[in-house]
Amino acid sequence: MATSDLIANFILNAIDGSADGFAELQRSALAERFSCVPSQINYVISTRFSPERGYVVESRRGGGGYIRITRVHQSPRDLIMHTVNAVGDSLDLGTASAFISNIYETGLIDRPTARLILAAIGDRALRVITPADRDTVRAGIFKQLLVTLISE
Amino acid sequence: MATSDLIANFILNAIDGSADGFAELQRSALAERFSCVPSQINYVISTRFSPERGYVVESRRGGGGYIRITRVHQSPRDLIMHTVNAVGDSLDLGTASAFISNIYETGLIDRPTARLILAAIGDRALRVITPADRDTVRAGIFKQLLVTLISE
DNA sequence: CACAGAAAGGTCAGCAAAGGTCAAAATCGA
DNA sequence: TCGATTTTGACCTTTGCTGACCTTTCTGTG
Repeated sequence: MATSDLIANFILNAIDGSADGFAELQRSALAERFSCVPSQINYVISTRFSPERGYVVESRRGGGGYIRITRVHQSPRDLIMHTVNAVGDSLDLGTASAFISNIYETGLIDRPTARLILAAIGDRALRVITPADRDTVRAGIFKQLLVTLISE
Repeated sequence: MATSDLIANFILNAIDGSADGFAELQRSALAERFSCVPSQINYVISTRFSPERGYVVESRRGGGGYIRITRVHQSPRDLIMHTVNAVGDSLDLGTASAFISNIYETGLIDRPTARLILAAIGDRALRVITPADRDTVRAGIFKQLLVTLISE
């Protein structure tokens, strides 16, 4: 079994065994435990604990730094995940607002939240970005927002 | 947990536990309690109790000197306006999250909304943007979101 | 009152301690 | 074999911690 898989299993166990539903790791300690370079931890996280797979990752550098990995809960997760997967690398505003009103219809978000999301990816917010690049940026923000929605 | 976090928590507790809404500390006594050099107290204050985070810090040198930290509350609308003006054309993530938690403290937004805003302007959402350009984009999105908040 | 110490707190540069990124090299699997 | 996955290391950014040195304020003494 590859080292990366061992590390992933270790993290999964840590999450399952924790009362708070998240694992808090130290990158260098973990790297030492599995005899690998620290950056491999980042590799494992980015390939196996990505937002698309339903995880939220927070971290802090400097002395006393940490990496915290949270598994998001399951109920509205499927709709959101489906949407995340549907988005891809680019997203025009019309499609985005269709997605949003879809989610709004399910009752998962209220109207102010829907407005907020729309504002975050609207052309006015992305004014500083060249129109050609806007759809790409929009996709990134939108997906991150969706994941955040189900990670309370 | 890093020493700086312990000190910050201590100060927060001191403020919360006080009837007057402020904590009055002695720098050297605090340093001794946490076994650190006095200047680390200044470090903690400047990184975690800055004006952007909604604190006012007064101090006095000499015999009987002290450091007084007060949490200030403003009206939500004013705070938003003030924040929009303070943002300018560029905004780093640390400052942004300070602004957000400040607004959260006023009760204008709830925790999920705060998380959502933070997600919209986080590095993960702006992944596709060159780090050099991120602060500019962040400023644009953030200001638009703030404006949306008070136009509901 | 003047003034010399003492007793605070302030600043800043620099080093230490984390985690992040990226692309090349190595390995695996169909 | 050949593309995908894994592993590695060089280099970067952020955050924490320390100590030398500075400024302000208070206190006591002639």
